[in-house]
Amino acid sequence: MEALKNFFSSVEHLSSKDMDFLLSKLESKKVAKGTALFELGEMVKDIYFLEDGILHRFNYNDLGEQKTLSLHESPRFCTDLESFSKAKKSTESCVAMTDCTLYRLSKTEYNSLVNSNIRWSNFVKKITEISLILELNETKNRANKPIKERYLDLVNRQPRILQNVSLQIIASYLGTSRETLHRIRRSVHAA
Amino acid sequence: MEALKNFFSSVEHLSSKDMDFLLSKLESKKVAKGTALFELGEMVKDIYFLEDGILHRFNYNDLGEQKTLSLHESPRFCTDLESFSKAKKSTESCVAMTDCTLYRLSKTEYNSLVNSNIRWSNFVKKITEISLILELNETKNRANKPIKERYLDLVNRQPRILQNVSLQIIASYLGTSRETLHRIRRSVHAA
DNA sequence: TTGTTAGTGTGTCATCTGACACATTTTTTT
DNA sequence: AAAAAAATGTGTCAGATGACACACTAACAA
Repeated sequence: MEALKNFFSSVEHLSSKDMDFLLSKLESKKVAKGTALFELGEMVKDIYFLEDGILHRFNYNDLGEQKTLSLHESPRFCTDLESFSKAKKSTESCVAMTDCTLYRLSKTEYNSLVNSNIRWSNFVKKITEISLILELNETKNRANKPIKERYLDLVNRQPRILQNVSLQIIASYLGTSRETLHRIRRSVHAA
Repeated sequence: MEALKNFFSSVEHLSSKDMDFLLSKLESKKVAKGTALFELGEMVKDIYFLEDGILHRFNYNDLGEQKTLSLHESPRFCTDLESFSKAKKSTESCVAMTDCTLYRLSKTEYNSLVNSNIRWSNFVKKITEISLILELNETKNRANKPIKERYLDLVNRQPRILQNVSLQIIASYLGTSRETLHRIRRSVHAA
């Protein structure tokens, strides 16, 4: 629960009463490695805060090959916002890559929060902005960089991901083949 | 003004009174090709709606080379949200690639809107979500595709950009060199 | 006109990458 | 333990790309 509290505090200072109110909206949840938080073709009805663990978001291309869209490392929020807020079927799945500790905010609780008063509405708006900007910056940072740099960024910034995710999934995440990632990894370790 | 009204209507149905109220917050503005809407190192104090025209967002890498971050085609909203909402200096510049028709929403008006009542707060939240999700989807769509596909997507989806933006800026946008883009373009036209 | 500059076209070459084939290792199942 | 399946390691090769050099063209200024 520490990571979640820290996250909320970093968004805005909250009285302990406000913090308790906010936490009362969320439900604690532990899931084992391999569990799906949401799945392709279904509507996403929850927002998750990833307190501890790693999540894998992916879909499939024309050839039926699995394509990694993102790898999330705790602490951070996670949902398919497009599916969640527009009530559309999701185009991706999200699966735990490790045992995970999560906090779940249901759509019902989300709506009651957003519609309760303007302060909470603006608080949620801030979190949404922060989370989307984070993901956008991460995505743009990888784009237009050679694969080797993308890999080294991962090594430096998110070593936990390297330790817990298979080579082929990381390769897909970095936009390359498993063979190429293997060669890059070998060349880096040799040096 | 049509594009702006259509955009607002697509977000949520608005009474003509509400629409007028909203429009009264925005200031019409025409700028000539080459005009900067905001610049690297400054704080971004406005949100723009691009009614007509094309915008170029860019910064510079370690070697001092200009790097295109995005090319915006009307109609759409445009700002550096990170700078705007966190009052941080922007890390990029935004310049008109054509003469542009814009509507400007100042930070003052934005704040008064967001804090006026919960309905407007949630309306603005929706627009923020829609705009960020759009940009995220655009970015992810380009990522991990061969350059040729990125170019063809541009040809099919945003031909106006090809007609109004120089080859080297498009090359930078697509994450390649001007020479490579030139060869791709030649091979496409030959076919 | 002339000169200057920015933008674009093109050839060459080293390097990176993807695709394929197959060996080896690790994990899972029986 | 044995068999099967999944994941990873490796060689080869064709094709894509970046870097560099230089020619050509267009736009603009003197």
